[in-house]
Amino acid sequence: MDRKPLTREFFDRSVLDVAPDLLGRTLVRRGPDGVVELRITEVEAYAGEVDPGSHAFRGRTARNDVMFGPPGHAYVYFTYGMWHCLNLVCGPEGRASGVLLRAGEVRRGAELARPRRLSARSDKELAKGPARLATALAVDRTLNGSDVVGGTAAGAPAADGPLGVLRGTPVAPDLVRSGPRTGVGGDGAHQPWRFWIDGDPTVSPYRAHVPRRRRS
DNA sequence: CCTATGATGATCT
DNA sequence: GATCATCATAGGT
Repeated sequence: MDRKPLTREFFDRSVLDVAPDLLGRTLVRRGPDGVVELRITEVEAYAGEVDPGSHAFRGRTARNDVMFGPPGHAYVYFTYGMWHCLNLVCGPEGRASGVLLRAGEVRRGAELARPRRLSARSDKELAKGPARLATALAVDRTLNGSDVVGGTAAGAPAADGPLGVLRGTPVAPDLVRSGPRTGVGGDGAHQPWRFWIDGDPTVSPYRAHVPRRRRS
């Protein structure tokens, strides 16, 4: 496996090119108690201000500020009062596009991930879903804006930072599948911007968007 | 396997 | 006040 970090240039492309190209790559989380690594198996692309499904659709706010910045940084948001989700900002700077990391196969540090994911019935479920992935990797908003590439004066080097993406073994293109994004409704619902590795047991089940009615 | 629902709080209108 | 890029659990098939 190729353990060189991905470059800034890798992320400084259209999000629709970057998203499928992340499948099979290695995400590294260097936490205070050790290192967890996973192989990325499922992602979704969010195309900035032109995408009704994107947090950036209604312009720049305090929450989505990182998406408008340079590519190769983590955008972490908190949702449903309980969960965190991890995105990687893509280029060009200012487009506010990003890739949501939806699932992965934990390949190192499972002994650290298991106690964070007590409801997982097997290791295949440790990172089977975007909030599960963030939980397994101990990702929260303190990592929002962190550089996953390094190489800039402001950013920590990827060899030492809390998050990094290694080249790994890119998945063969004929194993990449695509379809509608999970949980996205409205005008962005039909875009086939979810990408996953065909047949991989760690990919999360698809769930269509369901508007919730207020309880009586 | 499936569908329904409560949890819980930041964010935005 | 409504929504939300979700998950765990309960109960039916």
